[in-house]
Amino acid sequence: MTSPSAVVDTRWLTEPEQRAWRAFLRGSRLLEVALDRALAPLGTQLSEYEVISMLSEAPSQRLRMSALADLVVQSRSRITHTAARLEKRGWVVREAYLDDRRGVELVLTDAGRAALEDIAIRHVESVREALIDNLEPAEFLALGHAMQKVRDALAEEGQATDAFGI
Amino acid sequence: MTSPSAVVDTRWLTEPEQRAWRAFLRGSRLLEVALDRALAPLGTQLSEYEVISMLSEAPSQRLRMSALADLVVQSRSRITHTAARLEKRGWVVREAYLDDRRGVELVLTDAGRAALEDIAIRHVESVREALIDNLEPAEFLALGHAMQKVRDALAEEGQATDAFGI
DNA sequence: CAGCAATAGTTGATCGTCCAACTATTGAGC
DNA sequence: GCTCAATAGTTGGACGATCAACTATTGCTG
Repeated sequence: MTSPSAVVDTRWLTEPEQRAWRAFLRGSRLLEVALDRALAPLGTQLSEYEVISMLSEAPSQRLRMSALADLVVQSRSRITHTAARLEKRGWVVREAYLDDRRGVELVLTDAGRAALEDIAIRHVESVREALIDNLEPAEFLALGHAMQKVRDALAEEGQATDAFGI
Repeated sequence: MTSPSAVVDTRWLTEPEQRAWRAFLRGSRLLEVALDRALAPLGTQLSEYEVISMLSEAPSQRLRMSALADLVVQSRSRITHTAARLEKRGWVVREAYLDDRRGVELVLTDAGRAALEDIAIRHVESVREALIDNLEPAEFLALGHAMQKVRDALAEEGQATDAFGI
C-alpha cells in the first residue's frame, strides 16, 4: 500500500502547523453549525440564504444557475435542488434564458425579497456574535485576506464538471 | 414580520467586513471540498479520518464516544453513525466502558492503523497544497490563532444536547 | 435510599448532498 | 452545413447528516 519513500517524503505538519490546522478545521465547523442554527428558526439554511442573497444583489434580482453555482460554491446538481426548494417556498422562480436556450435564470420574487430581509438581519447578527466579535478588527480582516488567497488558488482548479472535480 | 427598529438597529457589515466574511465562507467551502476529494479515492471522508486520527493519538488508541464527538465537532448521533461505518470497514471496534456502564469506547484496530498511515499522508499533502502553500507561514499561523479564539468562544455554548444546541 | 433529572449512546425517519447518467443546445473544426 | 465535443441544466438513486424519540445508567436532592 504505502511505498516506503512516501512515508519519508511526506512533509508532515510541524507542531505549530498542526495546531493551526486543527484550530481552523474545528473552528470553522463550529462556526457553520452556529450560523445554520441561527437561521433554522426562520426555516432556512445558510446555503439557501446565500443563494437569495446573491440574487438580491444582482441586476434585476436574477442570475443564471451556473453563475449562482460558482458564486456560492455549490455543484450544478446541488444548485438545482436548492433552487427547487426555494421555488416551492415561493421565494424564487425559474425563467428561461433567451440568449442561450440551454440556460435558466433564477429570479427573486417579492416574497423572497421579504423573507430575505428578516433572514439577513438574523444572519448578520450571528456572524458578528460567532465570528467578528471574537476577533480584533484587524485580525478578522487578515483572516478574510488569507482566505481570499486560498479561494483564488482553489477556484481555478474547480472550473469543471458537475461536481467541481476533474 | 420585521419590527421597524430591528432593521435599523442591525449592525450591518461594512464593505471590508462583507468582503472578508464572504472570502472566508467561500474559501473554507472550497477547501473542504478539496480535502474531501483528496481522500475519496482512498474510500474515506475527512470527517472519518478525523475520528481515526484522534484515536491514534489517544493513549491505548481508544476514546469514549462523547470525547470523540467533542474533539471532532460531530453530534452524538453523527458520531454513532460514523463509528458504525468505520466498524463495518474493520478499522475500529466498540468496547464497553466499565467505569461508567453507559459509556462506550471506540478502539482503533490494526487494520485501522494501517489504513490511517496511507490516509494521513494524502491528507497532509492536500492540506499543504490547498491551504498552507497558498499562504505566508506567518499568515497561516495567524489564521490558526484567530480560529482558535473563535473555537474557544463557540465551544462553551455548544456544551449541550445531541445536536449541540440548547 | 427513593425519585427524578441529567448524561451516554443508539435508532430510524427525514432531508440534503453527491454522483452518474441523461437531454438539450451551442460552438468548433473540417 | 455536418459532425462531434463542450456546456447548461435536470433527474433519481445512494449515501451521509440531522432531528426527535428512546433505553440505560448515573448522580443529585431531600
